[in-house]
Amino acid sequence: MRVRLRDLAEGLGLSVMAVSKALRDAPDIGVATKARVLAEAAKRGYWPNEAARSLRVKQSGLVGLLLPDLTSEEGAMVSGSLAEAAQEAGIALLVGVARSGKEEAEQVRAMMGRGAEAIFFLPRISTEHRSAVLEVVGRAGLPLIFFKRYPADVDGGKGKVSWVVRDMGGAANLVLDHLHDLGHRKVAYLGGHPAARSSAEHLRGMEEGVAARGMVILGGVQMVGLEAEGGEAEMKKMLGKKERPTAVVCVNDAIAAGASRALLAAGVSVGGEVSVTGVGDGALACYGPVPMTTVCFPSLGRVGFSLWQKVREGKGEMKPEIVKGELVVRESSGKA
Amino acid sequence: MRVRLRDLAEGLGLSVMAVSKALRDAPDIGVATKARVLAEAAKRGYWPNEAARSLRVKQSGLVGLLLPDLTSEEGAMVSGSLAEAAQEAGIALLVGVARSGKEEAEQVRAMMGRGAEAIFFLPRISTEHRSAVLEVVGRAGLPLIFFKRYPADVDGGKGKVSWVVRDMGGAANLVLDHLHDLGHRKVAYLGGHPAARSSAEHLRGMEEGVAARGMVILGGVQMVGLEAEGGEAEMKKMLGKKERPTAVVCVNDAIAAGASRALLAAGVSVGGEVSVTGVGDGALACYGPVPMTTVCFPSLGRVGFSLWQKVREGKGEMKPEIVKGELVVRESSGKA
DNA sequence: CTGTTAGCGCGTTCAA
DNA sequence: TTGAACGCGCTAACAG
Repeated sequence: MRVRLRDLAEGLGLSVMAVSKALRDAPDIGVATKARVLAEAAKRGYWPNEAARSLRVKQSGLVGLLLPDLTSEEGAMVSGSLAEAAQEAGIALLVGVARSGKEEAEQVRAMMGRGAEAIFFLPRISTEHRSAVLEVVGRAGLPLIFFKRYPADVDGGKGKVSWVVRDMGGAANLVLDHLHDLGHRKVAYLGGHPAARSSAEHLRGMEEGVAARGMVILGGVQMVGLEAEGGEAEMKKMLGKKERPTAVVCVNDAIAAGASRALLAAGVSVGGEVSVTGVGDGALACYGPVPMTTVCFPSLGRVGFSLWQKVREGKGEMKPEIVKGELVVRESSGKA
Repeated sequence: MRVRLRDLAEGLGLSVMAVSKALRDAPDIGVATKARVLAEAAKRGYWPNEAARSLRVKQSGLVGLLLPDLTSEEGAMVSGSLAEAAQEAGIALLVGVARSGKEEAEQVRAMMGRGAEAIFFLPRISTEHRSAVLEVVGRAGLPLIFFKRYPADVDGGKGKVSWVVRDMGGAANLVLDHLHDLGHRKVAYLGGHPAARSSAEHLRGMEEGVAARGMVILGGVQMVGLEAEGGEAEMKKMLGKKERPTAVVCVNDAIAAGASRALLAAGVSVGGEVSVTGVGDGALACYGPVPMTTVCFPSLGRVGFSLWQKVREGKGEMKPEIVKGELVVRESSGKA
């Protein structure tokens, strides 16, 4: 069924080595033989057995990506950009989903077993302190690149651990600048759980930015979930209070979409009476309840991949990357 | 660095085979030895080399998924559900993105080289007739499972080619039933390019369903792209015409979201003056411009995976699956 | 330029 | 119950 080097060699009356060299375009092989071999290989539909190859050369050309969910926009964006970058570099991508620490450890072990040369990891949103992945991968001495969320108790770049995260503090300030210009002073905040380092960064950016501009945070909520449902529920509660903010700053687009939906349902015009902002610039920002003012970031997957690629080629350390965002103004924000 | 069977064997004063058997829980190994081996393996952090293993046993426990884009909701849904199903079965998943026939062929060859036991394929939306993937995979005699779109000139189930598609004709009828009950008679249609078999099925369902219920299609558009932008643009054009439909049936949620946005921008209430429906029940259906009446389908990835799994275990053929949808009524549809 | 030898880490086979 | 020999498909290092 499957054609091997030996089959080609026998068919051509050559040695296995000659065929191997011809196919790999080695320097010490005759042009004539090479042509014959290539023709035969094409005719018989040969393709190399990478398992055998990587067993021999101890390089698999394979990396693993571990994430909690591929269907979420977050997961889709990271995996999509990483897959593109890997494909362009001729590196294959193994994808695993894991919803618990136990599954994470299993999946990572499976990836290492298959020869993954690096592990890319988008952690779950969780308050767990130690990550099983960090332990398993660290012990094996494999490069480990975190996306978006990262452990507080590790210093990146030094060893084989690094991360690519968004500059959430900067994102908060971009939004606050914009809202301040529009005349907003009293804002509400819908954030993530501060145990997650990037949520904490966003919160810090908010607190510092608000103080620096003479603004105040009227209602501040830290949610564990980061979905639209949560934003909708929290916004509903907030509408019951007597003092109302003129703007609602959210830590992501989904929460902002949920909050917008709640406001619209209560007959409040979004972008008119109350402004709402998100972070991410995904599908919900463009085609959500209201075209949304948000902060757009470059694809983290690409950045992470080139981080590793440099190390693989022996050029430099894996310095963590804090990616800067850009403000995108749409209709969900307006004058106070 | 990496621990091999031999390292464990030497450390324990056993043969490689004894260790191998102990780790695989073979019947002919002593309980005491097994315990010793397991302890040592755990202590030294052993994990098997799958490349070597699959070279020997000629089974990789690996499948490949090829798609045009992981970041689209379509790609994210298929890959997410396939990844979950594979993970539960202990099968690893190789993911490749490809935007052209040439890239598709390359990626598929790479997957086969790595020992993929089956190829799952979500084709691009295209009007090309012959797929390079079909050719390459078919020649290798590997199982090939299409998602959503499939070749017109192949009969599935017979050989190693099959597919999992949504019952788009049925989806059209679910929606038409609902709209007819609400009193709608004149509907507009925003569909996909009929070269894609599933778009053609939806169109056929529409035409037959409309005729059977004494309804008419006022404006019918087949778009090549299936994104929100297209729906928005087409809806704008439609608003310029003199005769207006009371409902707009769209072939997916993104187009419906775009159409809704155009209607709202023109001051037309969606679900009040004009009803809009989609297909898919994704994020845009729940948190789009208007909570959307749509058709929800089970995850195709899971269905496709179990299709292959049966064959792998030697139980039955790969019969193509036409998955039925369910109507989800939300606010975007109302009385005519 | 071409071929030979050896072995990557594992599992099948069969003998001890 | 355990172990020795052998080979999966490929390539590094050397010899011819």
